[in-house]
Amino acid sequence: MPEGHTLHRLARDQQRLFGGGTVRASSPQGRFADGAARIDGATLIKAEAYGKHLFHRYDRADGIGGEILHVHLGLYGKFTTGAGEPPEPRGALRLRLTNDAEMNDSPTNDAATNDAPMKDRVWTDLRGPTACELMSPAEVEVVLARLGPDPLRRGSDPLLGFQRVTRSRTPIAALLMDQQVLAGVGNVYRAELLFRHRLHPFATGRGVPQELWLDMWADLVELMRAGVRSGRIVTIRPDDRPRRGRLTRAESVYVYRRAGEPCRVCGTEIRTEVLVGRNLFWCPSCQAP
DNA sequence: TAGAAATGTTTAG
DNA sequence: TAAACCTTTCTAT
Repeated sequence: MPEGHTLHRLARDQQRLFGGGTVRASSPQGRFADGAARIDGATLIKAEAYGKHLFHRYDRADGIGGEILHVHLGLYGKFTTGAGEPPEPRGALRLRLTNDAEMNDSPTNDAATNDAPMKDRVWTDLRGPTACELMSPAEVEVVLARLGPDPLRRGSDPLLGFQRVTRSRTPIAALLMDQQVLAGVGNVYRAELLFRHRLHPFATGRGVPQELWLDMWADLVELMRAGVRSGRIVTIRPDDRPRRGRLTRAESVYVYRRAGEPCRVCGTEIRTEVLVGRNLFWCPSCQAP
């Protein structure tokens, strides 16, 4: 379930679990066997995300060059993480990483204090990604050059995205999905952002004033940061929540996947239409043209 | 149990 | 514009 918040959360967690340590890597499925062999035994220097792309920078134990792992989950890709001994690999397991608990063992955990616990073993399994590959620094630059500002990265300039928006006759709903306009935004944040700013999805980019764009950016920064913290997308304002307590996924949003149901604000039926191959949802009354 | 749909991107036509 | 990639989850039968 990957929009940008998912990847930034994964990067954060993987940095915490594996960063600074040696990893063991394997590809039980075999499709990434060569790449896994090159990472195996290397030290993870840094895990980080740009938009929906995840990178691991490794230093090899032999000190010869480094490796950069690039992962894009696509629509189906998923990481599963756990502590202790990893389960027997089943199905199409592209990449398994475990920390090297023995090699990471602190020197203080020696025989003299043999009741001191070993560092816990942790593992993470990757299935179904669109991309799982090793890249050179130059290849990474090519990927990053295709990305617009990422609301989850400090120093991102929203006006770089606005430059493309304000020159375009393309519907704003299509522009918001363009990773050159905004890196990390996907179908859920797109629909919800348009609703929160009462913007008709088929309004052209040129019709979006700069001030509105900056408001939308600020909103995205807040929403997506909350998404990193919670691991889910919640866009509904407290006043519009259907009830108190933990919200189901459908209750956490205004319009996404709610076609035919009443708008939470005005009661009008939520509409849906396919736009550039993706399902779009909006309230025809709150988001009038 | 089968089938459809899904928070995405690339490539082919 | 459509298909391909590839896995999980939810719904319908």
